[in-house]
Amino acid sequence: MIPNPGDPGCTCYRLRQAGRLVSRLYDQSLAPLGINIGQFGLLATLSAMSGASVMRVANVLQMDRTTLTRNLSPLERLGYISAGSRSGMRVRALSLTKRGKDLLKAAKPLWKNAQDGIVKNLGRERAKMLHEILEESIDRIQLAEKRSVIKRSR
Amino acid sequence: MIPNPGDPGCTCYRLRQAGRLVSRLYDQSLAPLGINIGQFGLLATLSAMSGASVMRVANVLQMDRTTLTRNLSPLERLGYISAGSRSGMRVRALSLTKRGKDLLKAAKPLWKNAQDGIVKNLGRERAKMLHEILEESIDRIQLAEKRSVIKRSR
DNA sequence: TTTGAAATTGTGTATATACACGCGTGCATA
DNA sequence: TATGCACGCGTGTATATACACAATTTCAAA
Repeated sequence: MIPNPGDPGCTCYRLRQAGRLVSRLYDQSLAPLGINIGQFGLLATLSAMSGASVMRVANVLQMDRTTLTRNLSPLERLGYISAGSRSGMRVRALSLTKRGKDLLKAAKPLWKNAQDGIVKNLGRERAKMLHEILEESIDRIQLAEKRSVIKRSR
Repeated sequence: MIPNPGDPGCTCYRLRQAGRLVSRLYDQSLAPLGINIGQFGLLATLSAMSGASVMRVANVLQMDRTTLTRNLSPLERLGYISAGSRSGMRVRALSLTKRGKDLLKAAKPLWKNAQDGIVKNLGRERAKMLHEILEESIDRIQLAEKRSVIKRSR
């Protein structure tokens, strides 16, 4: 039995439940390299957005700006990312170090194992649908948020 | 631009991204009552599983047992739940107090507002599909995990 | 030039999440 | 009876998440 509060069920409850379940699997796959799926995703994002600011990366990840600051901290300490001027609260340019790029490259096969496991369990078709509906949902909610901010500021 | 590592994209990355985005909306709706969506979901779950043990509730929520222990703590401190014998490490019987039941009742309209907002943004059809595919996915991954544990224990 | 607002960032605090480890209970078996 | 193992739980530690608040920088307008 898997309860889901309210009628017709809570979207957030299910998203979080699935997030915990799935994250655990990826985390176990990546554990030999000492990183988790959140850190892997952050490294991959920085790799694709080299030089971006904290604010821009946080926006893309739909993560609170201050959360990203905290998440950068262990990766910076371990020398995987470089974050430019920390003094003066200037715009920080985030990027991977060589160590970070090497780690990301080494982690990809481990990530792929976890991802393949998920696709196998869901079936290729269902996995594809899940991706599509998640992306579509994220886009729609982001758009609605943006519109409501504009409306409020009038 | 919303990057997604790997090919054909990371299921976990999207789930977590959507989880953060959506959780924020529910949290804002529930803020007047001083609880967040995780706590609301926990209260609702306990309401449906009154008397259950920590382990059983954690299994249902797909949450690590120790995480549930930590999450119970503020709700217990505020008098929303009762958790039986804390001494002796006996099985704890979790249940809502009267205060907890009242809070849950008061929170439901606020939750409904957030939920309705999500359904409106996604469209009723897409929201329904998202729920179905999330539940189906959770079931399948749980089942596969269970089978692999059995296989390993032989 | 000065001032003042917008943009960018960090820190304090609280909760969320999970792994490693240890403790106590109870039951089955030697 | 003894012992030893399975089970349920909590704590230590580390990272994840976000809100409230504060500080610095930058740039445009007075």
